[in-house]
Amino acid sequence: MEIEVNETKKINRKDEILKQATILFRKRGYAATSVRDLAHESGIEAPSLYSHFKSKEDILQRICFHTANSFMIGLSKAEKKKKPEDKLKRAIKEHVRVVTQNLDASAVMWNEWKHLTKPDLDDFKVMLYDYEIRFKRIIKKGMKSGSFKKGDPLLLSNLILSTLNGVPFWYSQEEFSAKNLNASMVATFYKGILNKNK
Amino acid sequence: MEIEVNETKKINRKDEILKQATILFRKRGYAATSVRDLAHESGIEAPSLYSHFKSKEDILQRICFHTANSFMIGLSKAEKKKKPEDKLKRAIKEHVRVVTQNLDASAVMWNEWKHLTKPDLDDFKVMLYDYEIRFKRIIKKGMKSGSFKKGDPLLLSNLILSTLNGVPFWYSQEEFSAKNLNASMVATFYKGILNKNK
DNA sequence: CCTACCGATCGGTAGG
DNA sequence: CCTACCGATCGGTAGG
Repeated sequence: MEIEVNETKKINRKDEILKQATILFRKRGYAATSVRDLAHESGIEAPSLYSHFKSKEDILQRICFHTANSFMIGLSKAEKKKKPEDKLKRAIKEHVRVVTQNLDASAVMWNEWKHLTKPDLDDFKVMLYDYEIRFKRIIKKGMKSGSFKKGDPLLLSNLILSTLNGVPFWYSQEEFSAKNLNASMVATFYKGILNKNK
Repeated sequence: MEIEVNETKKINRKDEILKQATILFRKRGYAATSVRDLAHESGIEAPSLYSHFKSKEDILQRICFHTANSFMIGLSKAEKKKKPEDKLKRAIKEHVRVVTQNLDASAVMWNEWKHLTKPDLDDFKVMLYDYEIRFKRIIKKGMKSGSFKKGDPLLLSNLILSTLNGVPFWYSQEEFSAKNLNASMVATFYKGILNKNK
C-alpha cells in the first residue's frame, strides 16, 4: 500500500515537473528559466529535479519530441486519405487539433527547439524536415492532379504551415473553438476570402 | 578631419553592435546570448559595450521598437487606400516588404519582445495591439461592405497575421523572391487554392 | 575603449 | 527528496 502510494506520487511528480516546465518555458523561454524556477513551481528543491531528469535540456527534449511525435501521428492519418484535397483538409484538421490541445507545448517546441544540442538537435531537425516534406508532397500531388491551382508547392506549403504554427500565439479557448478555427482555416485556404457575389 | 573620422567610426561601431546583436539574438535567443558574445562579434571587449548602450536590454529594445515602427509605417500606407480589398492587399505587401528586408530583426522582435521589462514592455504591447486592431479593422470593414465573405474578423485577421509573421522562419532570398511571395500570398488568401476548372 | 574586478546566479554534484 | 556546496559564467561598474 505504501509502496503503491510512493510510486504514484513519483509518476505524478515527474509529470508535474514536465507540466510546469512547459508553462515556464513558454512564458519566459528555455534559457531564461532556471532549474530553481522549475523546482520551485514543482514544489521541490532544485537538486531533486535530477532524480527525475538527467539535465535541464533533458526536460526540453522530452517536451519537444513528445509534441513533435503528436504532429507526426496526425500527419500520418491525413496521408491515408485518397484525394489530395481530403489529405490537406485532414492534415490541417489534425494539426489544429494537436496545437489547440497542446498550446504551450506547441509554442515551446516551435520556439525553443534551437536550444537542443547534438545528437538530439539533429534528430529533431530530421523530424521537422520530414514533416515539411510530407506536407509539401500532399500539395505537390494536388497541383499535379489538378485539384489545386498550379504554383510553387514549397511556397504554398510554407504559407499554410506558418498559419498553423502561428495558432498558439493568439488562440484561446475562450475566444475561439477548435472546430470553428479548423473550418475557417480550410474555407479560407480552399475558397479564399473575396466575395464573388458582390 | 581626425574628429570626423572618429565620429564616423563611433557611428559605425554602434550600428555594427546592433547588427551583430540582431544576428546573435536571432540565432541563439536573447537570454542565451551574453554581452561577451555581443562584444566578441563586434570586435571589442564586453565593458566597452556600455559606452554605446545602457544595458543588454537597451540593445533589444532598440531592435524591437525600430522594427515595429517599420511595420507601423507600412500599415499606415495601406490605410490610405479606399477599398478594403486594396487596403488589405497593400497591408500584406508592406508587411512582406518589411519582413523580407529585415528577416533577422523581424524574427528577433517577434520571438524576444517578451524579454523587455516595464515600461518598455507595456509600450511595446500597445504597439503590437494597435497593429492588430488596425489590421482587423480593414478586414471588418471589408466584410461589412461585402468585399470579403462574412466571418469572424478577428479570426481571419489572426490567420493572415500568422502567415505574415511566419515568413522569417522559412524565407530565403535564394529560394524565393519577395515579389513572388507577395503575389502568391494575396492570390492564396483572395482566391483560394482549389482549382475550379477541374 | 581597455583592464581589473564585483556580487549574483547559473546548472549540476556529493552524500545521505 | 534534502542540505551543502562547487566552478563557471552572468550583467555590469570603477577608474582610467
